[in-house]
Amino acid sequence: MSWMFKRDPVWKYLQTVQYGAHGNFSRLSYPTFFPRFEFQDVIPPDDFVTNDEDLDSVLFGTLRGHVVGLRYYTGVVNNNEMVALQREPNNPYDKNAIKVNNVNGNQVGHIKKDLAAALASIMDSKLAQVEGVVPFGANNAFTMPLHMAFWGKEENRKAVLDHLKKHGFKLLPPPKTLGFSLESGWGSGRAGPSYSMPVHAAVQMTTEQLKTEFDKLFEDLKEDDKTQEMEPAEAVETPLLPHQKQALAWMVSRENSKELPPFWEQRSDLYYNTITNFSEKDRPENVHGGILADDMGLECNVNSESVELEGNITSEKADGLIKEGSRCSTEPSISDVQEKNKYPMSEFSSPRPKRRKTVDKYIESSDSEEFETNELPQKTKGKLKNVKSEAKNRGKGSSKLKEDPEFMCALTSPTTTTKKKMLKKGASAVEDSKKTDLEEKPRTTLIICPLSVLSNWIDQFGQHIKSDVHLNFYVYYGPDRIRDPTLLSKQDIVLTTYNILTHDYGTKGDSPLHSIRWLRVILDEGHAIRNPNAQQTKAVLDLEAERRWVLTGSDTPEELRKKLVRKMKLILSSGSDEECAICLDSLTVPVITHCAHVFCKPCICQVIQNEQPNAKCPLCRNNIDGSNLLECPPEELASITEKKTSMEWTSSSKINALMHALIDLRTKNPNIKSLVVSQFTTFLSLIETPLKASGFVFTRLDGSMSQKKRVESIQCFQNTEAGSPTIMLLSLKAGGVGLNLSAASRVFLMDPAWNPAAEDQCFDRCHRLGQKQEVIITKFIVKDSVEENMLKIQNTKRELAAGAFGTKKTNANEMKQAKIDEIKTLIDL
DNA sequence: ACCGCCGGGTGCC
DNA sequence: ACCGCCGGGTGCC
Repeated sequence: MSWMFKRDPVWKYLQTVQYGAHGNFSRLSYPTFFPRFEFQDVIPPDDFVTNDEDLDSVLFGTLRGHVVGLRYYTGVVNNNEMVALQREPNNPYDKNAIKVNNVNGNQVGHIKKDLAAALASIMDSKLAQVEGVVPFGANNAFTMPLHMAFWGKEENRKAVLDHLKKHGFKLLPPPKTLGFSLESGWGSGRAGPSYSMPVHAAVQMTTEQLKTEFDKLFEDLKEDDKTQEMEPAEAVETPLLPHQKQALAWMVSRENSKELPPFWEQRSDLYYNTITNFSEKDRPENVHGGILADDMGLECNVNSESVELEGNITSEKADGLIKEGSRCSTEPSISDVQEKNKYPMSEFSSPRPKRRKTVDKYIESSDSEEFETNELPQKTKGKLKNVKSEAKNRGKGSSKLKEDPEFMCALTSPTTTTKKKMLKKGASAVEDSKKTDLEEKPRTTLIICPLSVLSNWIDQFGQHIKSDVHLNFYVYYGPDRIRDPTLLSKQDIVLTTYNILTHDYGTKGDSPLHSIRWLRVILDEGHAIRNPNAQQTKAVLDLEAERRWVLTGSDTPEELRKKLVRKMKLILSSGSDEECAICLDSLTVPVITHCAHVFCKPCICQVIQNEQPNAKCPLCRNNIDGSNLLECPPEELASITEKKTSMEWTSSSKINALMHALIDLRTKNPNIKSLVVSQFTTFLSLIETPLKASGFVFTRLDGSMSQKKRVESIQCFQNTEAGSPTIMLLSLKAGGVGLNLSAASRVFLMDPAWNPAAEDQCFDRCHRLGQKQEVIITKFIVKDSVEENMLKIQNTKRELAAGAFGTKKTNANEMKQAKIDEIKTLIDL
């Protein structure tokens, strides 16, 4: 039963941000609201997703109570908004006190004391986790209703129920069914309201909304006047190319943006967050900046320097440009990256068409203790000229880096695309508002990059900036790095690496990186910091579970080896784009570690060598050892890669053939309509791209579409007016028998079906009453392949089927023989 | 009346 | 709070 009630991770996050990840209140003081760099975006708390407690938590039931004392607090909520319940054991009036906070961390009120008396010990003992939502009455002046859901381990259910009973409370059982309509909200009386819907209604955006928001974000980019250029500060010696000047103008304009952050809008006298339903009187702080991404790291670097100079050095230009000392930056989320691919994200990207990845680059960037143990320069301060030569001496191959085809730097990007991020930002706002007035205006830019790029930055500054310009900067790296926020915040620039960032975050003492208010944060090579947890925001759980599976039990070495190899095979063969987390390229000579992570052999060996004697897995930080790496047996590897490439090759050549046929057809008669049929919707999706590129108007029909969409699609296709679609991408199994696609007179079958009847049905759909033209069917069959043999089978089957209506009946023996022939044909005997 | 009832004062924990 | 609760005023019908 309980499988239905998956806890929304937002809850976990709300708990985390409000109580501290480990129940430790000092965790609250992490970098605050928008203005600060949110390190959590790079390194979410480990226990956010993969917590054992969450995995086996079940919903015990729900309870209705009240929030009281509203008039004493400023925190407000909206109907259906979630709230956090926080124990307040030191409350002088009641040791059982439980605060109710909104997502922003502002107190709304308290749980009424009789209920608090019952809840306090449950919360303290962690027998259950209690989640709250204010279903309605959010505008009440004195008290408001509170809907609570109790989650915990099955074995604790009874204790919780008994305890509540002792205090006179009884949980409503979880609803029997989960309604999927929004109407089944709080009002529906029977069998208890649908628990999850109001919550989701409150915090989750529909795909449409999300798209709209994204469109808005990217409209801003597009609207930006591309012709606007900006001259760099005088200190920049390297002349900027036009697109770099555009980028500079854009970055400066982004830094001075006056717009509301994404997902916020003004409603009368309140500012309203469309994701959390949270609203507040105070205007949320501006989000400045954006993501500047291109294929050419060098150019981006120069630009960042230019902005740096605009902000920090040349007063005649910088004056008034950098007004606000508050910036934040986040790693582009996965969805950002996806969006980036969808939209021409950067107006300044280099025309270089293909992304090229190099293995070498990331071998070097396997940021590690190597740097520390070698005592490479930890502190580099003063004239850049000196720094430059020092960097060169290190021989870190900066020239190679300059050829680096990939570069991404993020300037204060508003990538608040997920609700958890919104919550997080919200929760820290209070802290921020407290501090803002007390702190001095920040002046320091933090640059975070992979280790291999560190020297590049130093080098770049030296090359492009006049040597008589003094930029104070500090390389925050190495065992002796000075963790003094005062020192750091006096610099113009602090350079550090992602690993240091991660490392510091985990340490007990407050990391200066996390407490300093930065002028801006630049994430360099941001794509390199792929958080293993963030990849496939469910897959994480699977992976964790699998890894445990691999490590579980007392296997013999041979058993372990077999398991690991099997796991590696699984990873390699499943992967649409399985990449090595070190080089980010496809896996070459894949090896698996004992912690069940797969890397390229050269990549991981380099890491191990760099980090010896205590090398750790780049993904999970478990100890790894060169002698423990398992290679994929060559015969396995061959079969896997062969399968993959032949598949790809087949697909692409079929698409080529199809495109030729379609273009040919269009030339001969542009009015002819075609069905392109496949049983694989993913394959249909692949076809969309070249269709668009060749200017075809097309429509699509597959099983995933709503009835309404299907009707629209069909009507659209059947329409014969000029400009109507000439092609329909049709999923073989979509639609009922009655489907009429008689506008089509050509059918392209992209994959042979085992059952020719399905294809015939497809043919029938266009060969209907009203069909005036001859219907021509084209099948794409790969020569000398299984497909070709399947074609033979189909013909045999058709003959058999025809025979069934003929004179003699097919008996069991004949059927059997037919089957055998079928298989023989297939395997070419 | 060691009650009930009324109506004013009052209001988180 | 257009409530509940408290405690003072009050007391047949």
